[in-house]
Amino acid sequence: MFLSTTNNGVDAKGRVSVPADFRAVVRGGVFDGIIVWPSFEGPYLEGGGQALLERYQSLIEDMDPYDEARIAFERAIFGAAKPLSFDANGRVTLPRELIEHAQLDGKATFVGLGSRFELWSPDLYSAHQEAARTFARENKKSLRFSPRRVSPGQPSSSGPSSSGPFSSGGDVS
Amino acid sequence: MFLSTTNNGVDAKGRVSVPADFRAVVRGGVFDGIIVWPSFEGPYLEGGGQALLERYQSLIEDMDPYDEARIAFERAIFGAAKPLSFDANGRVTLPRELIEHAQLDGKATFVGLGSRFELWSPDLYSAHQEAARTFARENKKSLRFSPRRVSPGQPSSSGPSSSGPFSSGGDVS
DNA sequence: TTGTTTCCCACGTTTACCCATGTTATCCCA
DNA sequence: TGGGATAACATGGGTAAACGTGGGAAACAA
Repeated sequence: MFLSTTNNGVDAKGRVSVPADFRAVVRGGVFDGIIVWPSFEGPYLEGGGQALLERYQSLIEDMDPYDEARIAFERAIFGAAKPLSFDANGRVTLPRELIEHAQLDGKATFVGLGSRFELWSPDLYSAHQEAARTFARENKKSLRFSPRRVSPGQPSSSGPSSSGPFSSGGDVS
Repeated sequence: MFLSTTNNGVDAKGRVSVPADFRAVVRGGVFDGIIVWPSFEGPYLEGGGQALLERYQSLIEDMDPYDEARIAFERAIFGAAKPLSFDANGRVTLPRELIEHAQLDGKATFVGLGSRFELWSPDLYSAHQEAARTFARENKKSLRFSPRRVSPGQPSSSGPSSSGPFSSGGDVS
């Protein structure tokens, strides 16, 4: 599983160290590297191992050959995905298009999301985090999990350590 | 597996460099080159390795001999398909009719779509690419993994999916 | 011949590979 | 428990091979 968040440098050649934890996730496959594509949601990149792309492929292959949705997904995902293989030190070289799409400038933030990960410019990511937190706060009611109710009182100690997205007392600053 | 998008030049002789990644996909077959035909969907070309054509052939052979659709497919694909072999530098020479169909003018965009690829005039493609991204964004929910599939998490055992994606692609043999 | 196609060589740029270094984390032993 | 040794990690830079590109000569057809 891709877990946690790591901030690594992007050098003049576009090289960035893939966090060792992430490399361990994809290790063992035929292709020794990661696959990255520009998100069609915003200025960041999505990525994963070979297995992730295979899952997309099997999903797409279940669609009709000339289904308009199928062609669109093929172009949006396969057409934009770049296989990036590790060098001897566990780095990959990001193509210029990807660097530009994510507006990376010397730094890149790897965000583990389980089966895949995202790559952000640190600045954009923190802004995005803040927006996500605001959104979560404003939509708390729809986030309530099924039977388990939290008592309506305020959490007495809004511990700074537990600054998760769902901590209601958390300050945004 | 054909992945990512590459923009290469088409010189006065109609020669175009096939991206090295794409050449690696078809390497190993008896025919050292690619097979290209005009799309019947629009002003672009479709192509793949010999294995792709063999797969189409077996699909078509399952149809009725005098099925109208069969005859149409045979004419549209096999009748128009050109085998283009690589020169010493990995280029192919596009016949004039293909260049005209795709309205190529000095530049050609290779778009990898997994088991096959497309060849576009860069201008024409950028419009379609934007449309595909928008469509994908608006319909991404239909790409959700169905519940019976692999649970979230990287199947570390390099999934047993249909075709070996990163070896020689579309191996139908 | 003339025009077309295939093969060959030559060039600039980019990329991948190799080695070196500082820093952090981990382990082992006192 | 503390401190030193050791390995893992992230990073920087140089070099050689791969890649895309251009042009010309030889083979072929009309």
